[in-house]
Amino acid sequence: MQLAVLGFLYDAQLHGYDLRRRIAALTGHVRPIADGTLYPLLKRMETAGLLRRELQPGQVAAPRHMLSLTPAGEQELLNRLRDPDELFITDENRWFTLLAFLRHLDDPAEQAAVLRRRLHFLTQPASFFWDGDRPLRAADFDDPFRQGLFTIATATTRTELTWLRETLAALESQA
Amino acid sequence: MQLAVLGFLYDAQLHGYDLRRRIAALTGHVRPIADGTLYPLLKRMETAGLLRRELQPGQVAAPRHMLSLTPAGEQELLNRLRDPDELFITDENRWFTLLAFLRHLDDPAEQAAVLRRRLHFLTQPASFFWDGDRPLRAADFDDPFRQGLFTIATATTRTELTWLRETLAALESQA
DNA sequence: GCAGGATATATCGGGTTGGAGGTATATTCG
DNA sequence: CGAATATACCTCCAACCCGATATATCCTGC
Repeated sequence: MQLAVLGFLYDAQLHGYDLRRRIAALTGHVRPIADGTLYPLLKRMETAGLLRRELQPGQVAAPRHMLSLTPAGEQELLNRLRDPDELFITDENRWFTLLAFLRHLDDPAEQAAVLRRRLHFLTQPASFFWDGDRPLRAADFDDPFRQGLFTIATATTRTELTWLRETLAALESQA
Repeated sequence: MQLAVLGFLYDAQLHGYDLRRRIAALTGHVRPIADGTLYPLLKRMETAGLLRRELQPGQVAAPRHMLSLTPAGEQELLNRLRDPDELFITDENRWFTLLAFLRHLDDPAEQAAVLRRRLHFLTQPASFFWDGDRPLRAADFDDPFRQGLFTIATATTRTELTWLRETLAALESQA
């Protein structure tokens, strides 16, 4: 969630409530971020020197705490966007959030580097898709639900790989 | 993670180390469950009466704590498989884990009910895919990475929907 | 004039997670 | 024989997350 906060505040000054709405919209309003998550997070980030707040008298309702990133906060976002650990598949949302803010790395070559890392990560033989050297097939699972899980996982990965290769080609022709 | 533990122990007696391996293999060995997560979890689950352990003298190495579900533990798994809250998209792994153990609900009609709930959930207009009544298109986003995020999200959903409809048809013809 | 909803922020408790570190035994290979 | 590796379990700690609960303001409709 830190990543989303950093991403949204990178070029805009927002208050907590607005942030909450935007984070919810980022992946659909299915599971909005809870107040008990957001406000303590903001406080932690402020203590850590990543953001500062400016109290603004209430115009619409209660007074707003306008939030903006400190230089350290901006640096933190850029570091995270470049951090190889951020793109693990196990937490899809993490990768999606990163993708949503990748434009903040404004050098196309750097953006391409992140995508290439993701590409490398996805094509690496992980044991869910490989049995040693042999790629697994859905037929290798006897249970239809395990088969489905495998089917969905591989189809998803294939879709993303296609997109990654196309986007990379576009970025590289641009550079 | 509780769900995975319950799922694996439903019809097999395992020790912690084995459980750790199986959970890691479930979604690829990318992010194996940490010891600091697993062992405290097992202890909590034992305290909660969901599982019991039986000490077995070491055959291969250190003595093993063989784990098995109590009747309450078995019931807990079945409850979770039926729980509508378990299939939120925000935590893909949660849904995948559930899918992997859906066979434990051995009535095809009940399995179908879970899939139908997921289907309903995915087709519900969420604001990531819809702008009010109008379905969003990739072209609605100016940033190529947001476009990509949207493309991948929709393609993934479409893939899963196709699979859900096929699997449901198969289950219903079977019943 | 007041009830209800949207705006806006906050705390508390309990559960969950991962990283770092520690202990001990059995096998395998040089 | 000794080192490395795999097996097997454990604890502490800091961070994190959510639900419940609380407070206060502004606007709209009745």
